Amino acid sequence: MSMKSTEQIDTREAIIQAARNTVMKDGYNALSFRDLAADVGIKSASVHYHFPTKGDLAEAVVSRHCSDVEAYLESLSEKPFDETIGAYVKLFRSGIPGMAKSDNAPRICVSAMVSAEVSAIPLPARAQLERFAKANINWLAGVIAKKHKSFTEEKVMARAHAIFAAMEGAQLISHGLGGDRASFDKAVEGYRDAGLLS
Amino acid sequence: MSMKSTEQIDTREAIIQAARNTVMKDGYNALSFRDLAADVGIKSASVHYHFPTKGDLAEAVVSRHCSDVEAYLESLSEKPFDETIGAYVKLFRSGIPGMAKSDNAPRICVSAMVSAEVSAIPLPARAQLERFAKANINWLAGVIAKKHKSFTEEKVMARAHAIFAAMEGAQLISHGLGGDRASFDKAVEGYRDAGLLS
DNA sequence: ACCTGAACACCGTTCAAGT
DNA sequence: ACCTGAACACCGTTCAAGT
Repeated sequence: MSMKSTEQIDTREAIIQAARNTVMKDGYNALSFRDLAADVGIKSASVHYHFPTKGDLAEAVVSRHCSDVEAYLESLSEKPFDETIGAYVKLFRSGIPGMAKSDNAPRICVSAMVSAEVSAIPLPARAQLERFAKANINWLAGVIAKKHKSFTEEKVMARAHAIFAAMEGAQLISHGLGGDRASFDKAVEGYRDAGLLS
Repeated sequence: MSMKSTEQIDTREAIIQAARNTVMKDGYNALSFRDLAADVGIKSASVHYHFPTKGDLAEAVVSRHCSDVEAYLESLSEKPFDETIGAYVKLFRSGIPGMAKSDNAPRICVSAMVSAEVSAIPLPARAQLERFAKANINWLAGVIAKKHKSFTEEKVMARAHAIFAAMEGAQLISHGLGGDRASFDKAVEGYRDAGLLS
């Protein structure tokens, strides 16, 4: 009867969450094994027991982020179009629901951050980046196709790509300006006005 | 008669260009003073003579990038709308015209990269990020207002924000997927189709 | 004015050693 | 199974010293 204890927090899990939190604020290259170890309450060398290299940790962090977003998106699919798209926009405006934030420093999507720093991560971690993009685009394609029955497959896919990229971009610029929500909202207003989110 | 020699390459200038090249590929946090010094042919400690801290170098790199893009955008303004917007899209698809690339590793806009890593740079460098965003948005606003005379000021600004963010996002995702131009083009197709670029 | 070597506290990684 | 201290070559930064 092997079963993970729920009384004791899982060290591996704690490392992933602490790493994710830092990546969303400061990026993957700014992530330090020594700081991470201090957060979790172990020594730097012990982190390597769970994640042999920093690249392995990158893979786990992006994978976890992707799984969480996938689960959240699935929970939205049954609502009406405008509500669904509104929730999708909010996801990029406010970050993952349920993600713990110990401070109010600006954060962005793990995937946006790591996409910039992609040259620093190994192939398996890059594959998780691809998984995240596909998960978003395919989910959007489903939502769009359900509303616009007359759209060709190509048109649906192009719009799905466009909405995903548009959200990541608005988030990135807002982050660069110190977490400026107004610039995010201004961009979304422009998207809506042009018909990209209809 | 003080006058900068044109026969000898300026060391400070060489540092900025080498740094810019690396930032576009790997990011600011991945930039190493020792590697940079080796590129330029001096020692690591000498780089600090020109840029006391890494943050000072960040400021110079973003500032230079901004100036170059501003100059390029000014050269476009007199052309017809579709051609102007087409050139703007191409700027984000292919990078700065005239920027030397010694290899064909994927690169993105300095501003997109540093926007992700903004927590690592000091205030003066962040101000250059703001300058870049404003330069793009104001230029786009001018182009849009010239075509759509009936648009309100707010509508023009919202669309300008939207187009800028949309380009940065398409570039970021393409970079995360290993410099995948097809995903950039797919997103642009979606933007065009929705009317964002008209 | 511009460059340098040496030192400082940091970084990821490895490894032999502990429990 | 999980953790550790010590060592390695790296990092940005400082500084006294060179020309």
